[in-house]
Amino acid sequence: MKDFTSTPPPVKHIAEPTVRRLSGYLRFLEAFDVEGHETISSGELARAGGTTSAQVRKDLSFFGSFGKRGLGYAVKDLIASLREILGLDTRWPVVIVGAGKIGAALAQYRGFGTHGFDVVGIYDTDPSRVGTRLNGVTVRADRDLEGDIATLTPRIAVLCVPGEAAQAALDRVVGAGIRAVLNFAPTSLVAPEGVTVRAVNMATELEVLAYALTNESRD
Amino acid sequence: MKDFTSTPPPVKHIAEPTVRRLSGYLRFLEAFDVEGHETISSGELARAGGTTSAQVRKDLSFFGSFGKRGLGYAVKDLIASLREILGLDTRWPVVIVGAGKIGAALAQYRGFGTHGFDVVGIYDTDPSRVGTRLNGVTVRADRDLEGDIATLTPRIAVLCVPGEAAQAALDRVVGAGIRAVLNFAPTSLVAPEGVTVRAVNMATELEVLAYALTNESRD
DNA sequence: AGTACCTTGTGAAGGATTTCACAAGCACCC
DNA sequence: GGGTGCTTGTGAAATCCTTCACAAGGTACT
Ligand SMILES: NC(=O)c1ccc[n+]([C@@H]2O[C@H](COP(=O)([O-])OP(=O)(O)OC[C@H]3O[C@@H](n4cnc5c(N)ncnc54)[C@H](O)[C@@H]3O)[C@@H](O)[C@H]2O)c1
Ligand SMILES: NC(=O)c1ccc[n+]([C@@H]2O[C@H](COP(=O)([O-])OP(=O)(O)OC[C@H]3O[C@@H](n4cnc5c(N)ncnc54)[C@H](O)[C@@H]3O)[C@@H](O)[C@H]2O)c1
Repeated sequence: MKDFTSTPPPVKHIAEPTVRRLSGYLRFLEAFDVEGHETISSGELARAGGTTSAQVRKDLSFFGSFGKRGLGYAVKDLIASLREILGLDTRWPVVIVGAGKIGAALAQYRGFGTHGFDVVGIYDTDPSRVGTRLNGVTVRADRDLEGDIATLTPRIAVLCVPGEAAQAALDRVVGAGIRAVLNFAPTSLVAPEGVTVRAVNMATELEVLAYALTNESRD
Repeated sequence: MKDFTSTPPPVKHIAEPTVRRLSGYLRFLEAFDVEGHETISSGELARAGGTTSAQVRKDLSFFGSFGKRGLGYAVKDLIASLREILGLDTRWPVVIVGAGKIGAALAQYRGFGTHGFDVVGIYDTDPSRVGTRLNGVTVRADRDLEGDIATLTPRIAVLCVPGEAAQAALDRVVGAGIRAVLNFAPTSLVAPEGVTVRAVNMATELEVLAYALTNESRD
């Protein structure tokens, strides 16, 4: 018999590291489910996600109570709960700005779609790129951006333009109503209150590695 | 007259967020230098990096004392100091494993080189990709991986293989002596003690955005 | 029905990081 | 040479995040 139903819980403010870990748990659970497992303990989840079992339980406890004491978590149920928590019980249309090397790679990335995100538009200033097709989506001129955002109502934009163009591109998508942006350009952008900007910065990632290598005298 | 010289400081253990911010400061300073500015205050640096001036000063203070009270920091000197702190006073050879869409995009990414990282090898199992050239580097067969690592002595590997192949690829590069890895596959990997693995996970980034959008009722 | 065993959920403790706030240093001007 | 104004460097306080540790709840087996 079903319980009546997935407690939409209190939830105050959740730390970003927690949200990142939840995403990681979900990723692992999906694979674990495919392998045919029915339940999982916080300990197993922790090992897979590189944390501790207490951390896993604490992370989940912010949103409700999903496990059975003595048994662990029902894999399928936990997947459903995590999807709901993360806002993945609906699909998210996404636009990509910049159809260069990285933009094209992303547009053709299948994992995008399998995680609930649909690329509904991709834009470029370069006339020679406009009109080419990437994974079923035709590259459109950047002047179509605002109109398309109005009609396709994506909520997320991915910026794959050169650093010099990134702030301007951000301003345009924000002006058109976008409130969540993933930025691949290696520049830090300023956005108005209420707009979430996340950056994927290759140089920073490599530099963190370089730092770790030069300071491996830590124990 | 030169001071005698950039204090190689005490330095205990530095938190990762600090290192990330230092990388961000460096990125901004390089642009700021090109614009011809000679000095910068912690406040300006903070605005550019999305933090506070106290945070900037605290971050730097772990490594020494780089500013002049009343004036701020000399841009060129601070750039040099940050490069040294991050281990960027030498160039880093890097190998890329997997010459698919993302691996190819990275291999052709110029920003890689301008930040001190040289792609010295790129490897793929697919015979149809082997032999193609990407930005001056020829794709080689994955069986050449261990030998090349021995002769080219890269210290960093970037994994751009499918999720199923990622752990095996990690094990191979680690076995060949690599101790720092950047993983683009959406799987969390386990590495032996002493090996630093960082992950760039597109799905997680988008999910954090989706979470932010669904919970924008935070003030 | 009772016992043994296992794993969750969670206050409380502990640790880490960020923010505060201010003394000290430096440049510039009168 | 003393005063003014600005900005750094840094202990101390505050906040945030993780880990601990254990009661509570559940299963399985006898
Ligand atoms: N290639 C990589 O692996 C990689 C990795 C990390 C970060 N990046 C960053 O991603 C961004 C793009 O890199 P890339 O390698 O794809 O470069 P690219 O030159 O291949 O692509 C950039 C594309 O953006 C288009 N563009 C320029 N201004 C535009 C605008 N205002 N609106 C729409 N489109 C515009 C250009 O026409 C071009 O097609 C850069 O900021 C780069 O630093 C790239
Ligand atoms: N394309 C993207 O935008 C994107 C974005 C984020 C993450 N990723 C991840 O990056 C990885 C690669 O994605 P992609 O889109 O480039 O896929 P792809 O299929 O285009 O490329 C994968 C390449 O790896 C090669 N390969 C497979 N096993 C290998 C092995 N053991 N050794 C060496 N090479 C091997 C394949 O021959 C292929 O050329 C995947 O894990 C994907 O999830 C891709």
